[in-house]
Amino acid sequence: MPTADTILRAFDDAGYRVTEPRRRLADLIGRQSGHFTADDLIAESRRRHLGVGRATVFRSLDVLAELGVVERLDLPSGDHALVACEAAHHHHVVCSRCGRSTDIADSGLAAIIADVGRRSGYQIDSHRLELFGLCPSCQARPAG
Amino acid sequence: MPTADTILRAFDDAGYRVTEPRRRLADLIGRQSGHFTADDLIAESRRRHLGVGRATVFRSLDVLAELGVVERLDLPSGDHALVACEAAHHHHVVCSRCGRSTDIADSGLAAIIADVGRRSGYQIDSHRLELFGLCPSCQARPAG
DNA sequence: GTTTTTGCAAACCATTTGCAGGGTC
DNA sequence: GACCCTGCAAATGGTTTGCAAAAAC
Repeated sequence: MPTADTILRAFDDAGYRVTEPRRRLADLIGRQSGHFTADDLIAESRRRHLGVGRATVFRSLDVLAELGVVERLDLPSGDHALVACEAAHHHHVVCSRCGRSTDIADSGLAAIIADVGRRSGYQIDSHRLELFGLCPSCQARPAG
Repeated sequence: MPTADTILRAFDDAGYRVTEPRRRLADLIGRQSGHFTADDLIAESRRRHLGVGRATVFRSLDVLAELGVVERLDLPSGDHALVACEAAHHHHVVCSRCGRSTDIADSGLAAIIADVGRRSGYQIDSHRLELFGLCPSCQARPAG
């Protein structure tokens, strides 16, 4: 889970300018515990009078998603959300109650993909795996 | 890939009424070769003067998605689409060029999920796996 | 100084909803 | 005949865009 600093460095390293709105946004993202939406950030920016506008939030999230610092999630409910994460190909287990997410390794997935490719004849070049369930602390604290 | 008949039977079996608009929609869906959007169906309904309205398309797709006859897809591009498929839990390989999709079996995925659950401590209760790549015929017909 | 980035507000687009009329069982 | 379903048009909600001013390099 990147900190605000990591996010700013990502902007910088990729040749984007480090601006005040981006600093504030990075901070906002760093504070998110689970998954979040553009709207969450916009609302919080407004609530705390940070002056970061809608457009900036969306534009920055686009960049961050492209840089892999943030990843778009498609929840089982059909809703969309984002999670901050390390840049590198990986997958998530997402808590269906609190939204917290954990990165997971491929642990055997590559073999499955190769197998599917062989059987189906497809030349597979990208994939996505998303797991959903209760995280340890939500299991410990039944019902909500 | 269900035919129009299969789709109508799904409506019927689930206690929904088999109406003229639904007949036409089922036919439209049956004609789709790859993935498609609600808008594709609406446009085609209009083009062919079938008189199936927006609302009906969306409402019916909702039902069909719930029945599992149609499945929502999240493409790597971020776009959304639908595919007609057999009702049962499964996954897809989707052609990144023509959109055609093939169902695949779990072939070992269950073991991976169990493993991830063990390692992460999450109580995993749902998952989604989507694979993307070139289907055999698009491989045979390079560039497009 | 040049180029990127910003905020605002308006534009967009896909999807949803309210409702009165019509079709299905 | 009761209830479900439909089309329409208006409402919605999230995301994008045009633009002139401001900030970064």
